Amino acid sequence: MSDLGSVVFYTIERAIKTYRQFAQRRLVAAGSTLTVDQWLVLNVLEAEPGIQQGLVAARVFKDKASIARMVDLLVQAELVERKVPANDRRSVSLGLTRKGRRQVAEVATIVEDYRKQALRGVKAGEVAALRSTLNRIMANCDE
Amino acid sequence: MSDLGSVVFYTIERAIKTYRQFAQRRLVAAGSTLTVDQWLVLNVLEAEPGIQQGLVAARVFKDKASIARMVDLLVQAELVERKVPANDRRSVSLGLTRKGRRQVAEVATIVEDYRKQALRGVKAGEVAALRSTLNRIMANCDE
DNA sequence: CATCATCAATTGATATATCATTGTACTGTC
DNA sequence: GACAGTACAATGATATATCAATTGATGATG
Repeated sequence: MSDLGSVVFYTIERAIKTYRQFAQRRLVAAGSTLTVDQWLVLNVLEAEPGIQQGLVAARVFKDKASIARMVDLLVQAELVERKVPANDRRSVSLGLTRKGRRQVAEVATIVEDYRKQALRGVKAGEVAALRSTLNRIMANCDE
Repeated sequence: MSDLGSVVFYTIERAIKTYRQFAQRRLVAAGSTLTVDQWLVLNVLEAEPGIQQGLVAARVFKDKASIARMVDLLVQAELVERKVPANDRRSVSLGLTRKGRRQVAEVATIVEDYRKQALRGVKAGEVAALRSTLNRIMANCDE
């Protein structure tokens, strides 16, 4: 009963933790000082320039408060800018600085690489099945 | 490329996050003040009384430092005791207090329940496949 | 136009994750 | 028995997760 190996949720947890550590090692090895989460945020900002913080949070499945603090750090690091529009000063719009864009470009291939490696030997059908089972679990957790 | 929906790792991350929030809601709804992680640790201590902190960390796939701090809190809450053996004072042995044992007993059925619900409609074969794919990914991340 | 509801963001408080460093106490070897 | 190495834990520093409460600004309604 208490053997976590028999509880699939802990396999999931262990897997994603293992992957995150792997990803972080790769970033460090490539000389990046970004955390995996910071990279994620930068990536969203590149894809959707001008996006608001709350939306970023939704994109990366994180809390608004977490994003606010991450953006603080990214602004400090001069990778991200906050722009306050004159018409509605609530909805801050976020964007990459030149430095930020450079970092994203540098890191992109590394990320592609390690994602590919983590999936080596995993068939497309297996990925689809994984996704489907996880979606079912998420749906079950909605009640 | 930057659509996280197409990257299976973020599906995994989202799934486990969804499950953890679900689990936490259930604990709160049942009147427990434990976090999911604290419950995990208590559970290990019940299964292996006298275990050392480092081993607990291994059991629950967490860092030793995280466990040290969690145990601090659990000791404060009078759910856990640290016993320092006279012969080797390094290897602190951990155990549940009576209060701790009571909490574990109270929470156990709730946990069983929500685990079951989260897997509702998921066939045994799907769970096995999930596990197998995740194991492959973890193996790929070892290099 | 004054108040109220709402929404975006910030901040506070607490818990956890991770790495690096330090401390403390054994253990083995010579 | 002194010394080096090692094992376990504690602590510091920083980043993230989460909930609650607050602030600041806008829009809606009476």
